[in-house]
Amino acid sequence: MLLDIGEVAQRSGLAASALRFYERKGLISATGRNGIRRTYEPETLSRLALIACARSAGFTLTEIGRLLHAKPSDDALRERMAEKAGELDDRIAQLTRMRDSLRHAASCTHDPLIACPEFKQVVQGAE
Amino acid sequence: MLLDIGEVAQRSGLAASALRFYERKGLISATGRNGIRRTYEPETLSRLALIACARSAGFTLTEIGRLLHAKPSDDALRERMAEKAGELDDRIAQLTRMRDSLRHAASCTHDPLIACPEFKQVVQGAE
DNA sequence: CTGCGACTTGAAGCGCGGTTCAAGTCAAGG
DNA sequence: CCTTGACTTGAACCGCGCTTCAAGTCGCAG
Repeated sequence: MLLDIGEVAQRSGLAASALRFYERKGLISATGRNGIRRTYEPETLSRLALIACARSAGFTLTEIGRLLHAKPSDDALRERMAEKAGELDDRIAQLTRMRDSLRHAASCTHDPLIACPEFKQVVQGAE
Repeated sequence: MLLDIGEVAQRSGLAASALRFYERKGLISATGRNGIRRTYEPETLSRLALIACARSAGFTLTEIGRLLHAKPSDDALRERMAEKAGELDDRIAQLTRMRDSLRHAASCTHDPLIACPEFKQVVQGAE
């Protein structure tokens, strides 16, 4: 039922040191101790999955901490989330351009590669 | 014609210290000196724009250095670029899910906000 | 010619997101 | 009971991408 830190580390793909680090930051918490050892509820794993997801979306650990503790009444946070969504729109557009340019660059023949005009186009879109 | 570091900094939006840092890393170079001061060709600005773009696509400065000096004969690099394009595909998909979840979370009423099942869906897609 | 201020250098410092280390604790198995 | 080895702690360290600092050098306006 309860997991120890080694199991959580293995199942989440994070290092035990990272889990302790997250705990200090308030992102997760051990629900008890077996002697001196932390014990975790299985739900911790989905919480960690959410954290990993948010991180890869560009949230800092501090921001994620706020997200995790947020109440629906927190209008300031809602605003930040909406703003973040807008930023993601821009970011997605830019990554898409970059991806297309990369795919082209991987098979064009300019020397040096960055001399390729198609590759350079990506920069224009980003201004 | 030639720009000094202050002008390049202002026009590129980077700090002068960052430009010197990039030079040490081999990403840019001053084409000459006016006394002790660096002088830059105007093309440096587009090079910097390219660097900014690549950075925002997730390349490290070291990777960008390799990109900037790459010859079309560098097949290993082409392979890395193709691989990177694949990574960007995944990244774009995930950011898109995250954006949608954020937009939803910004207007849903679960308490705490992360309890929202729709919000949690984003994690599933990322597994 | 003199002074100001923008440049130069190398080295140290910073914020982030952790990892690594040393020293110690303890639960479980033989 | 004793060993083993996974855990505990705090503190120091790391790589990245810069910034800041101290001390010094110059070009140019007055």
